[in-house]
Amino acid sequence: MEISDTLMKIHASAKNHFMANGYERSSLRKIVSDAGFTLGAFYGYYSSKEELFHALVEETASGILTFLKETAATMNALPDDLKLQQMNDVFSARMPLLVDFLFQHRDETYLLLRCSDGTRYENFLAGMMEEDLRFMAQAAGMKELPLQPLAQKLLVENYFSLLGQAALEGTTREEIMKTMQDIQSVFTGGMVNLLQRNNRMEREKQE
Amino acid sequence: MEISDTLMKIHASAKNHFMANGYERSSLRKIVSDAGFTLGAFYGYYSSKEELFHALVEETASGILTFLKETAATMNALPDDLKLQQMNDVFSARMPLLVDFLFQHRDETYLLLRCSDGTRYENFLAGMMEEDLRFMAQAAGMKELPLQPLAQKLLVENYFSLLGQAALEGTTREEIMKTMQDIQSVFTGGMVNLLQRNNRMEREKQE
Amino acid sequence: MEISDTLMKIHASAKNHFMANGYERSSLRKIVSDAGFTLGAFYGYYSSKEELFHALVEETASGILTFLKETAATMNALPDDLKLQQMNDVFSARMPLLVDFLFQHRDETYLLLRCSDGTRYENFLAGMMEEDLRFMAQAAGMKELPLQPLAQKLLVENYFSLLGQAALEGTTREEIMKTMQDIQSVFTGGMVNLLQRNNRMEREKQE
Amino acid sequence: MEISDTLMKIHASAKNHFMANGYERSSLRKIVSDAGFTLGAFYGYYSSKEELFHALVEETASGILTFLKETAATMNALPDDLKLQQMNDVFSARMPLLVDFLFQHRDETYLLLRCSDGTRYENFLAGMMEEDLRFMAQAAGMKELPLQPLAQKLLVENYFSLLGQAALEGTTREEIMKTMQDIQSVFTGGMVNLLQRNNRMEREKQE
DNA sequence: TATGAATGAGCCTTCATTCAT
DNA sequence: CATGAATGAAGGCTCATTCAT
Repeated sequence: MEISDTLMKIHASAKNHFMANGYERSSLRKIVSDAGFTLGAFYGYYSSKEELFHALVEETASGILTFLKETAATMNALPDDLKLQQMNDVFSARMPLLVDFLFQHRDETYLLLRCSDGTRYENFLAGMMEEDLRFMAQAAGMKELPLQPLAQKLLVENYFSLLGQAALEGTTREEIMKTMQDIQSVFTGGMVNLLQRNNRMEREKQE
Repeated sequence: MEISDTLMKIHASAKNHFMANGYERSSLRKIVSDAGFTLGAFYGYYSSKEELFHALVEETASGILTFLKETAATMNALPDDLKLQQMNDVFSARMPLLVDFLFQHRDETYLLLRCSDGTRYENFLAGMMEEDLRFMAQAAGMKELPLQPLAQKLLVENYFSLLGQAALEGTTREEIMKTMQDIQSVFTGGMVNLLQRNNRMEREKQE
Repeated sequence: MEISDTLMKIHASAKNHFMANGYERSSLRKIVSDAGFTLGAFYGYYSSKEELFHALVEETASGILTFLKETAATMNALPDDLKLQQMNDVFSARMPLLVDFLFQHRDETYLLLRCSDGTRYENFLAGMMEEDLRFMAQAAGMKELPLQPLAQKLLVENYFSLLGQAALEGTTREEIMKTMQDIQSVFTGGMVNLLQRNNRMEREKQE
Repeated sequence: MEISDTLMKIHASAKNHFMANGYERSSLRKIVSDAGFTLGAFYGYYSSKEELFHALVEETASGILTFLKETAATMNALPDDLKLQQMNDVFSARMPLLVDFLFQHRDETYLLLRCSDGTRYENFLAGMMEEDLRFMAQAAGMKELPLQPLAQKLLVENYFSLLGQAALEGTTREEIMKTMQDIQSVFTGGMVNLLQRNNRMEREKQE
């Protein structure tokens, strides 16, 4: 698992190019020559351009996936009637872990979320969302949330997206954590507000 | 501003290709030949591929920008001490106009938001946001909102992003409107919740 | 079906290269630049190197296949008990047609038989043989020919191969025809000889 | 002439690759790494890819050439007036030796005949033929054989070619020998038949 | 002897663009 | 207005070979 000097240079150059222009618009030739080598040298390490991207991003991607799986497992372990209520707590408790992870892998997260068009990761985020939404819908029936299905989907997607953006754009761990807490407050507060409004409306209907 | 038959066909084909594969992955040759013409014909109308994209999207883009400018103007016209309080009302009142506009220009909005990589529009949304945020920050100082600046920025950005996504993914005007109302409820409810929590905390501090 | 001047030049150059070095060893760049053009020009006519080879050879290949199908049909029309006896006559009668055809398409035949490695035609000859052998075996049971199966297979294959070589290496139609008659004489004479020897041996056994 | 263990492994791997894909389509890097080494090791033994092929095939090639030279010498030793008549006997007598040799060097023969494109051996067979034909023509004048020179050339070439194919495709020495006898019977039988036909025709002319 | 890093020329293909007609 | 031919740069990739260690 040693990473040679050459490889480090190529990785660094690749990061620069991918982050600046995205995967597809980055020329492998330029990446490698900016690292001080020729194309032939590159193919001694990887057998395709995509493999290079994969190598840069693999660890981070699987870290995120692992985190989500663990989170899902934790939730599944909750008693059925408490699932919905406690889901939020679980999220709140685990979120900092994710943020820390993302913060420590900022470049890679950026690659994953913003520069992966044309690679196998191009739907990484969307894929995660979908799975997550399926889980949440399945776990709780979601009957209590008086949201348009579309609104619900968009909000969940964007909650995650915000998480990623915060980790990407914040400059200190501190800032990101506070930011995420704010965001979380807004979202959960908003949900609570919605439930209350709804209850009020239903009561009025009955009277 | 007459649009010849030829041009209409080219536009239609271009839309298909750009929407399916994005700007860069679409071959001009294929666009034009699918329209029933040859490349030479195309260059009689436009002098580059990017100009074609521009033509498809221009009207919608400037429509959105105009909408935002008008919104800003409306807000600027509010008395300074009411700005923050009423901003939300202004937004609520004007939002349906924007949604309608986007809904009526769905294809172009989609091009703008999802298929513009490689064109001058690739940062269209981000650019708008930035301007908008500058305005809001400047207009109200934002002192009262106990949010991290980053959280604030991200939330505003995402609010708009959600709007665009709703207009894109909803199937009827009705659905989109309801979706947007839900989203708006969550966001403003979340804000209110945040303010209350904050007040509570400050009171506790004083005691 | 008009063939432009450009295409003629490219075809001519391609023939030269393919015939001299085979398909794979011929560089498309060189082919095209020897024709006086650039690679881009080429791809206006064909969409791959293989398509170029195909274009050069297609007519000849399908001509040969058609000939063989017709020959098979003619033989199939013979009464079952005469098949084997008359097969030779049918071959003798039709062979000049094939030789004429090959002679008129010598370059293409050469491409097909000697320069097609790496194209879909690389097993053209072998494929024809196989079909042909299947037909002959099926048609007549082949019981009368006291040959090793391997010998039989090799002889038939080589009979055809000789035919192709004759058409390729002969310089006049006359020469090729006489050559083929000679070859035919040797092969059929050899077969007759073999049958007689066999009959003698069987008779001796019985006595 | 010691062959190190390393070299044996490389040879074995090279055989596999060359026989499966031909000389040119085989990557030296793959050959060597399949043998468990790296390219550097290879270049300690040979200074080029072609030299490797040469090493694999050299002995067999020179064995065949030697065989042919000896055969020629044997024939040359015959009294001039018997040359043509006895040539066939000499061939018949010596042919099994060749077949045995080829059978014992099947892989190498296969390399030589089927996988040598791109090496100095790519015309090995054709070259041998040419020499051989020159000898036969010179030795006997060939006046008596009423064959087109082209037919004669092709038949001889093909006779040898059949020999090689038989040795390659047969599975037992037995089968190959019988196959060759059959082939020989057909060829010589064919020749005899031709001579008789010719004699008849000449007699008829005289009458 | 063997490694492993690196080269450089070559391959086929794609594409936006130009231009004479 | 439209065609069709052609360009030239760029793209990802393969490979035999070299060389310091």
